[in-house]
Amino acid sequence: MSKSAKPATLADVARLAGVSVPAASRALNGGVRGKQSGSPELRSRVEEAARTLGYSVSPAAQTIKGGRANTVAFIVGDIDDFGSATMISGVMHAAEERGVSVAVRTTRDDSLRELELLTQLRGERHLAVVMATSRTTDAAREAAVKEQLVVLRDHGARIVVIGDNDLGFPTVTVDNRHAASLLAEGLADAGKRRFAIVSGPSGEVTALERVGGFVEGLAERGIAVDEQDVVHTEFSRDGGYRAVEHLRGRLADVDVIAAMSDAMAVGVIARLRELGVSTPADIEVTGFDHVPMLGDVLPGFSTVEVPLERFGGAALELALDDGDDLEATIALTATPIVHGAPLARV
Amino acid sequence: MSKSAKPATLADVARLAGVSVPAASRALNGGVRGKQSGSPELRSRVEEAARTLGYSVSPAAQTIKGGRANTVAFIVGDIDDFGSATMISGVMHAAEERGVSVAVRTTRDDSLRELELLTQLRGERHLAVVMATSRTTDAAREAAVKEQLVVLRDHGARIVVIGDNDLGFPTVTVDNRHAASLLAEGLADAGKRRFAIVSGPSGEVTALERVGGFVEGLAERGIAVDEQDVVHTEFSRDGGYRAVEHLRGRLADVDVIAAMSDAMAVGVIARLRELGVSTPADIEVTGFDHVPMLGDVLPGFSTVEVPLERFGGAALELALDDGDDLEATIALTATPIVHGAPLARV
DNA sequence: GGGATACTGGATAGCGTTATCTGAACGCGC
DNA sequence: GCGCGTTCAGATAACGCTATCCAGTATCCC
Repeated sequence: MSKSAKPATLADVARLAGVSVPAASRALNGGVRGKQSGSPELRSRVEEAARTLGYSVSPAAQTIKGGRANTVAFIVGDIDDFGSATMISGVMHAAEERGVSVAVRTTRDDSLRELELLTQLRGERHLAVVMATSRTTDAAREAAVKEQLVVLRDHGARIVVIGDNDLGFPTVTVDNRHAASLLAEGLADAGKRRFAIVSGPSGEVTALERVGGFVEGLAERGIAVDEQDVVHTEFSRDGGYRAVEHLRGRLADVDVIAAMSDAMAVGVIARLRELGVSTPADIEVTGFDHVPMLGDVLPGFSTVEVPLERFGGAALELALDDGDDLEATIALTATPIVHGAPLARV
Repeated sequence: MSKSAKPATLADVARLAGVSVPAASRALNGGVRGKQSGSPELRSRVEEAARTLGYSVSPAAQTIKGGRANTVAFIVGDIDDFGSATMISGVMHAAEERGVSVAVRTTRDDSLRELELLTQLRGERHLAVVMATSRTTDAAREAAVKEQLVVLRDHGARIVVIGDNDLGFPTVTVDNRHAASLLAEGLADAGKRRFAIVSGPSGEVTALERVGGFVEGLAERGIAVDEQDVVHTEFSRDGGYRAVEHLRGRLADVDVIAAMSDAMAVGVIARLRELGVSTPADIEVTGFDHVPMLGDVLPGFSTVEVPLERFGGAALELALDDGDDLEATIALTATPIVHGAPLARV
């Protein structure tokens, strides 16, 4: 229980070990290039001094000296949604293996905040910036984001974007469209014919891809979806809950309400129950994302397993391992789960 | 699309504005104490230069200069569990309001890593360290953690612990015990008589509190729980799943399986279904924590709503707003939800 | 044994920022 | 009109660290 008011610095370590400060630095860092690590004797003396003093390097000082932090910024819309939390977990795992830390930042799904945040990041000198916020078809917004990202890249940070986009940086994608179409086909093959779709906010790229694929899959089986049976809403439980209102008059004519996220599906189910519609007996509700818990409590639930956990690892791979290939893309595979059974992909 | 290889520094700003570097610093920081902020004219010149160059301060340099980062470390076991994600979300909200950032670190529920991590934190000079990992009754482990925390405190960091503990630092707690007892009473009042309990790892303080309260509540209604009907397992879905095996022979004699977390409850439910036991008809399964989604898909599910989102805010309040009162404690209230209805507390 | 070559470890500098000090200019009261 | 206090902004130093340079010693080969 030392009462020293200040944490030990390298200078303290050096003094205790009786060497110069740079020598101590070299000893602890194992020598940078070549093998300037100092003699074994000096080295162990320094190591012991460090242990004795409970020395821990100051990342701030290293950042300032080296011009770059040993850090990856991970930008998400909001953290307390299942998808983000899972991605963050994945990226932290992957980062740990590479010995870097992750700085998680949220935009609160506010595009103004998103831009401010990106400006702020300039001063933070991260190794890389991973954008995991949702991309839209709003050209002005996307251009503004791109502009910020270009500056960061010019400053030497690697940029990686998660999800389909036109920003022109290395990207991690998942085949939302294809998986959605397979899900639709699977449901059609199970005899379902009349579909309503609960989509995300209009202009949200992921939602567009999923709905597009789903509609394609249905078309493949000769099924059409009426324009008015596609509801746009927030990508959340409450969004799904509210979406049911828009379908209120047509519920009797629908076999399946396909929500484009599990969270929305839950909201739909909750509202349907309130309305006295039983699921899946009267109407089957399907999701997208595969929140693991749901399969346990909703037997036979259909959804698409999106490997969110792997997004982070893939992003770091692009950010840290690759060369300067701006076109680099990692495409992940999503697995449709129809009535509880994962669909074998060919 | 500037092609400057380096981010702008304060020196660049000062040069463009035609002032000295310290003057620029003062202008941008609005003058520290008193109001050494420079003349309005100089000030706006500097601000414009900063805007032009897209300047953003380097937190690393500020940290090194000021001896302290504008940062709170938030230590959790693992991030991809519902509880941690929710707490993190809460702490990030609260931190944002106070203008500090949050550095999330995970221990992967490994007590060795926990100690290493705490040592590492010495170099990082955080304003505060919030421990949100699970506390145990393992005296040696707790002492080791305390030792690390004491050093950090001596170095000037505020320490806050979440959850019941004997570490001797400001603490945020929730009345797990009382809420559990109310839940038990509510279930008993609904006519349930024969209980089995799925608890967390033995020695985990939160699990002990919850089980203790639950058993007390039952005793209040004249119901006893056989020692062998309390199963200790991991605090997770899979833990709950496996716990059912230990109760296998006695399932016919049980009305309620009370799991001490929602995640475990889900695992229990999944396993029971596989065994052909229907819930809640044959056996009712209850949880703890209140994962919001579950109430929607499991109508009438009983659990306890723990205000996880508020933990972070309370922790920051203790860490940043209060004086040096080491005994400071914020006690939050949990709300039992019996068969879907929140229990009014008196 | 002499000169070239390796290696070792110390001295120095510099990263971007802000607290403190210093000097200059200005306004004010008598 | 002179001394005083006040404001303002520049100069300097310092935070903790590591890359670079340099000098000294050990090693080697002929």
